Amino acid sequence: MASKKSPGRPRADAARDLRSELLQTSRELLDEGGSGALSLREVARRSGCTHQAPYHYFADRETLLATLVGEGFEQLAQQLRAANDLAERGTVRATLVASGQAYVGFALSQPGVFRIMFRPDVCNPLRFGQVLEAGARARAELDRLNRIVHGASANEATATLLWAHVHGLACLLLDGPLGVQLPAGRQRQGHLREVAELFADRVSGQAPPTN
Amino acid sequence: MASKKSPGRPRADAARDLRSELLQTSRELLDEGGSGALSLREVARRSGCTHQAPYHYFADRETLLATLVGEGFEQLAQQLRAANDLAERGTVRATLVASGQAYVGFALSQPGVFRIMFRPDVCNPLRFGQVLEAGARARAELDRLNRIVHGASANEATATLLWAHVHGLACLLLDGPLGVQLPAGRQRQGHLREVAELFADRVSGQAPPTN
DNA sequence: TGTACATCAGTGAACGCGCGTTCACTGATGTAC
DNA sequence: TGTACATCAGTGAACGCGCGTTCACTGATGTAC
Repeated sequence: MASKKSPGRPRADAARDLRSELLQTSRELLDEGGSGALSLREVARRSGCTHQAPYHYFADRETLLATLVGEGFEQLAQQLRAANDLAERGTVRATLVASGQAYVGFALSQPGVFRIMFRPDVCNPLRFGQVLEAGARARAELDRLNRIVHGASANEATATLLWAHVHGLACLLLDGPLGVQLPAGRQRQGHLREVAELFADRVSGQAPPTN
Repeated sequence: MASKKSPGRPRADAARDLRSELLQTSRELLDEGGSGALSLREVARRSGCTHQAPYHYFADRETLLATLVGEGFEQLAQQLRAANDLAERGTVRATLVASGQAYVGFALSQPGVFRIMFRPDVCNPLRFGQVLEAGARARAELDRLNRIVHGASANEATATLLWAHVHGLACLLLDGPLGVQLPAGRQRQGHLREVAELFADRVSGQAPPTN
């Protein structure tokens, strides 16, 4: 389709790729104030165009959100795949740590998008095939990790447990429940690593009892 | 203060306790569509009063949200306390299961409130002392559980891990990441129990390795 | 018992604002012939 | 090389709506004396 010749301007010369800029601005708005803070008008304002320009790239507000969510799942799936591929050469524990870090790292790098990825009331995946497919790819990597970790005893419950573990870690680090404000920067990294180590020990069932 | 005598109508006869009704309606709106779906006007509409009436009970929109969040933390702390009290008579594992169920049970019973309890951008605890205090009480119960489970080796990292575990479980069951739609009703309860058992085994360090 | 007064629990109209979206338009850039 | 035409990438004005909040008001209910 990209090679289809037709009259008119062929390609955005991208001296300024407004579409990408709109998406990036949207991510920032989501990071700052959640989906409620993302209005097409504010996106346009910050991107330095009229409030009508976004309609050239996205049919409506939900389509813009769906684009972000779809790309988010795609990226998450890709990073989980890379981590899981470690299993071919490394230990189960190393794979676990890598996958955990990939998941949490994604959440921390795109908190705004991450928060709406699992909220069908914000972006209904059924309206957008791409979102559904990308989500399934990420889910498949989780199932793969589940089999790597639990082998023959892997089932729905072990998958959910694994998911809960790493998803909970991400939620914690993002929103700091009950005033648990994690330190920023290096201290945070250190704390995260410490927790990730414990996480891997526990999930792989190799930790000594602590009580 | 309740016994202070002053002119005027003494007590709302509560043939219709509008304040409570407004709070309950607000919880329902939060459950349905998140904080973005809660407008004072919609609350009033559903509660069958004019859109001005809520201002008699709540200074503004955020004060209403803060009231819900404060009550939420209060309830959560209370339920965790009851669960932790089991430690005096039961096993560590039984206490863990009870606390986990209390936490997740609360989240499932008040999903809308639960989701905003950890979002300072929706309700800023610093503006509301009551919220801060109730949150601290819940946090204290978590720390107590941490000491029960990990004894002398309890520290910040073990507390975070514990929290991540149960908080992640709650997030999962609420929002069903990646299309993991849990079955409703009895099947869901069964699945939840199965996962909770694994959770308790892992956290108490008594699970046999599964790989 | 009567009456003045204070408060409670709202009502109802109006404000200004930001929003999503529709509509009609414009200039620049490319292709066809 | 010229010109007609199609498309791209927007612009700009306008719409109707729901919102939070302010303001002035009302009737019922209680207390003080």
